[in-house]
Amino acid sequence: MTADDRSLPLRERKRLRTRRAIADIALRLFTEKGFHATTVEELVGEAEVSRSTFFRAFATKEAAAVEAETELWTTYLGELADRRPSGPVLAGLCDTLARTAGVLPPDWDHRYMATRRLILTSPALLGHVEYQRTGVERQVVACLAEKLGLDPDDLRLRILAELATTAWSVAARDWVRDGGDGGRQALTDRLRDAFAAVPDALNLSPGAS
Amino acid sequence: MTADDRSLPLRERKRLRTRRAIADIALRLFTEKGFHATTVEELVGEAEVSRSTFFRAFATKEAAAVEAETELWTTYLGELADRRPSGPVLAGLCDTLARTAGVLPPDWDHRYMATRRLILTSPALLGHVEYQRTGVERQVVACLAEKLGLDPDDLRLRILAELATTAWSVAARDWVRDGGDGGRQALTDRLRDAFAAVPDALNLSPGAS
DNA sequence: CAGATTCTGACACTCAGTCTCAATAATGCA
DNA sequence: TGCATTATTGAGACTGAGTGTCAGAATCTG
Repeated sequence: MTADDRSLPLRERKRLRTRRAIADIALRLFTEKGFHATTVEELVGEAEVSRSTFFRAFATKEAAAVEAETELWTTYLGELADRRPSGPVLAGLCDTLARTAGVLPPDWDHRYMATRRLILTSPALLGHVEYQRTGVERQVVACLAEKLGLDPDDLRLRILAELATTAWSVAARDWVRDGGDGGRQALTDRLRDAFAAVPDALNLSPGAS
Repeated sequence: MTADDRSLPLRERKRLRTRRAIADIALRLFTEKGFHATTVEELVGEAEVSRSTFFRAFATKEAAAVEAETELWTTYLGELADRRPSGPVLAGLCDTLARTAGVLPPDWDHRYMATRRLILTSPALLGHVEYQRTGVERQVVACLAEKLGLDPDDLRLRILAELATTAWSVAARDWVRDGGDGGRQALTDRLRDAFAAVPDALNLSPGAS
């Protein structure tokens, strides 16, 4: 899947290299000047590709900004598909997310943190990742329904898929806020904490802290 | 809050009437021709207002399409703010949503169903409502944190806020699919079912249907 | 009715995203 | 290696959403 994979045809390698180059430059420019203030025109100038090439690599300006986020969820869905169901489903999703965090490439940390920080500054980006998230959840539900032999409309599956992404979201938010201190281990620790908080949340009542 | 409220100054009444007229025509045109295929130009022609007026009433084309959805969440936040915390928080959120469904104006049903159907046809609209949803959840967390004297970053609050909107979402999806049969009562029944499914979801394991 | 305030419409402008077409680069096969 | 096939690129024109300005009209206050 990487641009240096010699097994891939040259055409494909070039395409992936261009895509990666654009995403890197996009993240840098958006961080420096702001997402809204940076035009696609400037971006493609810096990347030395044409507008056409940009929009062939990414459907929207937003998509170029959140490439690291996309990698995360693509990997998550891949890991989930490979997995055999055993034990409580929610725990399984927690493990899958932890495994995902372990499998992502080393340079992903920095890109993801930059992306998340960027998202905090731009409604358009938040909108884009939230939209992306619903797509991921839909696929998780479909995958689980298939494996467990359940109706894809089962209320419980949707609740589980949503809880998993929420737990990630909360864990990642705090991890990013602390500058990624403690690396992937810290991230997975926070993730387990977030999943552990779910039963507590259901029992939460006023007065009982 | 309605355009016919005589206690409001004339200016305000006109503004609300215009807003409502635009939203109604938008929903009709988008349903007839498709969201993407309908331009703002056509819309304002039909509504007999200028482009400027349109964008003063609604920040984006999407916002005009999902006005009924916006009414729902605005009402929800209002009901939540009025409420005193008692008993389990999740049950409280369920009650608040049920109450919200009861408080919305009679013509809301049709507009909401048309809106939800429209959303299924357009990624841009789905993105918009999902973005809107995160804003609502953020406000719910802030409101609950205030009332319960908890940290707004408390993991459990975010989980609860998310579960509530998920439960609504699932309940409304099925209700809309069945054409709103059974009216508001059917909607609140489905809502209670969805909330009831939450503990089941947590215990879900392969094999146990 | 007069003056202050707010709303409206008209118009020009920027920029994202789409489409077409000709030139170029990679591939597969003789 | 040479050649036909196929995918990729860059250039440029086009649509449409969203913004800013400004003059004039409608509403509000006294």
